[in-house]
Amino acid sequence: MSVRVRYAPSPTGLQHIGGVRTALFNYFFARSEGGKFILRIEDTDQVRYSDESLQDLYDTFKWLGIEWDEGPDKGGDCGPYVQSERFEMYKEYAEKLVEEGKAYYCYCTPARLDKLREEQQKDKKSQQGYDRHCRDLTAEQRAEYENQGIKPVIRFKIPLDGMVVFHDELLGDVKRKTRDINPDPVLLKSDGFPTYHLANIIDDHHMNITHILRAQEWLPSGPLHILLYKAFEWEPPLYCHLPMVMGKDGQKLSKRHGSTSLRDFIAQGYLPEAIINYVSLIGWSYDDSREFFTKEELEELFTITKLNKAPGVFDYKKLDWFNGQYIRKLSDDELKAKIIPYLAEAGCLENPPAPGQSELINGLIPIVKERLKLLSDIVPMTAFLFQDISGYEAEELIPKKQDAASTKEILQLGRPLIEKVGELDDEQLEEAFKVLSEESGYKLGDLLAPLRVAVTGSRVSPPLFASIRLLGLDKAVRRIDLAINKL
RNA sequence: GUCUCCUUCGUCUAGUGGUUAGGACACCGGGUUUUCAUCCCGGCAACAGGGGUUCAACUCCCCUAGGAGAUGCCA
Repeated sequence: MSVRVRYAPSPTGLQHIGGVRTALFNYFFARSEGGKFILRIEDTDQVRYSDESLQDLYDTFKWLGIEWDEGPDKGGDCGPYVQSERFEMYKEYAEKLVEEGKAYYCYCTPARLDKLREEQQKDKKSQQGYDRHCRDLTAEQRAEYENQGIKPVIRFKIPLDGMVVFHDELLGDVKRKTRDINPDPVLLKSDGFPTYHLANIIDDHHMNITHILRAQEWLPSGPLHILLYKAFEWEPPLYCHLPMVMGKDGQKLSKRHGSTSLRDFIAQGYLPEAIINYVSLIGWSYDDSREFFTKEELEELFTITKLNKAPGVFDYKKLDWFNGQYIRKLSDDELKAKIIPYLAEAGCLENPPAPGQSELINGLIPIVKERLKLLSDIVPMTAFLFQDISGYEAEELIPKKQDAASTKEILQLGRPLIEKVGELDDEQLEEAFKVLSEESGYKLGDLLAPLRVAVTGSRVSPPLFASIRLLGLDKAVRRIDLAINKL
C-alpha cells in the first residue's frame, strides 16, 4: 500500500516552528516514498477556534511553498477534510462504542471534575485522573441524570487490566499497562463535538493514513489510540514519534524563548529556504558533513532512519547564519524584490519604488548583500540614505586617540578628496587617502572614520565611497560640513 | 506524585565493537579589508556516572542521576 500521511493542525493559534517541522517531515516522507501528503483541519475545539489561525495556516504553507495533495482547498477522495464538517460521523461512532459496551455516558459536571482534580493534587500519592464515577451507572441512575437535563459526555472504557504494546518506527516497541493510561478519557464532548482522540482515529482510518509522524509529546496517548483502533476493529497505522523542539533552557519551545510563529519569522525577513533547511536539521541529518538542502533535495533524501530520538534545541543563531547564506545566494533582482517591502514599510520609499528610487536600490544591493542576516536589517543598515542622520553625538566623530580639534582637521583634509568621489573609482580614492595619510601623519583608519560617521551617522556602515555615491555627493559634503560645525 | 521517552563538544549532529571521536553554528585567535560584514586559516570544546558482557566498548545489557513530556469536555 502506498504511503499516505497527514498534517492535522488545529486552528487555535498561529503556525509555529514545531508544527511546521512536523508538517515538513510528513511532507518529505510522503514525497520520498512516492506517497500522498494530506492536510486535515482539526477544528473540534470550538472555544479556541479562530478564522485568523486558519488563514495563517494557509499563508504559512504558501510562503513555504509546501503543497498538500488532498485538503480542504484541494479536495480529494476522502473529504471533507475539515472535522467540523464530519460532525455526525464522530457521534455515530461514539454511540456505537457505547452500544457495544466499550464506552459509556458520563454525567459528571465540570465542577465535580475540578473538585476531584483539586483533591488529587493535594494527595499526590493517589491515582490521578477521572475516578470512573459513571462507568457502571444503572439505567435508573442514568434516567435520573437525564431528567436533571445534564448533557453527558461519552467516555472510553480503558481496560482495568492488561497491557498495550505498539511499535514505533523510531523508538521501537512501546509498552504500557492499561492502568497507567489516563482513566477513561472523553471521546465525545457534551456539545456533541469529538475530542482529538476520537476524531483523529476515525479520520486517520477513513482517510487511509498509513503513517503517523507526530511530535513525541503525543507518545503517552499512543496506547489509548491503539486501544481505540482495537475497539473499532481497525488496523492501526504505523507510528513514528518525532523528537521535540526545545528552547535554550531545554523546555518545550515557546514564546518566551523568542519568536516561534512563522508569521514572526517571515516579518523579520527570514527566507523560506533557510527556514526549511534549518528546521529539517533539528532531529534529522543526512550524513557527517552535508547541511545544505533545498526543499526538492529533502523531498528525495529524507528518511525516517536518519531521525534522532533526542529532543533538539532551537538555535536562533544558526538559523540566522543559514539565512545569511541564503540571502547571499539570491540574485540581485531577487534580493531587490524582497527588500523593497521592508524599505517601503519603514517609509524610505514607495512600493513600487519610483524610478529614481529603483536605481538607488540597484546600487545598494551589491554593497549590502553580504552584510544582511535578516531582510529587515536593510532598514537600519541603509537608513542614512533616506533619513536625516544629524542626531548623532559629536563624540562619535572622534576616533580613539584623537580629539575634537584633530578630528576637525581630519574632516577638513578629507573633504576635498570626498568631492572627487564622482570622478575617481574606489581604488583611486583609496590611493588618494593613503597619500593623504602619509602626508598628514594620520592613520588611514583615523582619516576615514570621522567621514564615515559624518556621512552615515554611524561608525559601522557599508563601504564609505559607495555609500556616498548612493547618497549623492552634494548631500554627503553638506553632512561633512555639518560635522565640522559640530566640533 | 505516577507513567513514559531521552542522554556524544555551549548548540545541531556524524558515529552502529577496534577512529588521533568527524563536521557545522557559536565563541576565541590570525589573515584579507577604509569600519562592519563576507571570505580564508587556526584554536577551544563532548561520549552523564557506576556496574557488567567482550580480547576490545561512545557503540550491547543493567542500575543510578539528570532532562523532558504526559497526566483536560486543548490539541
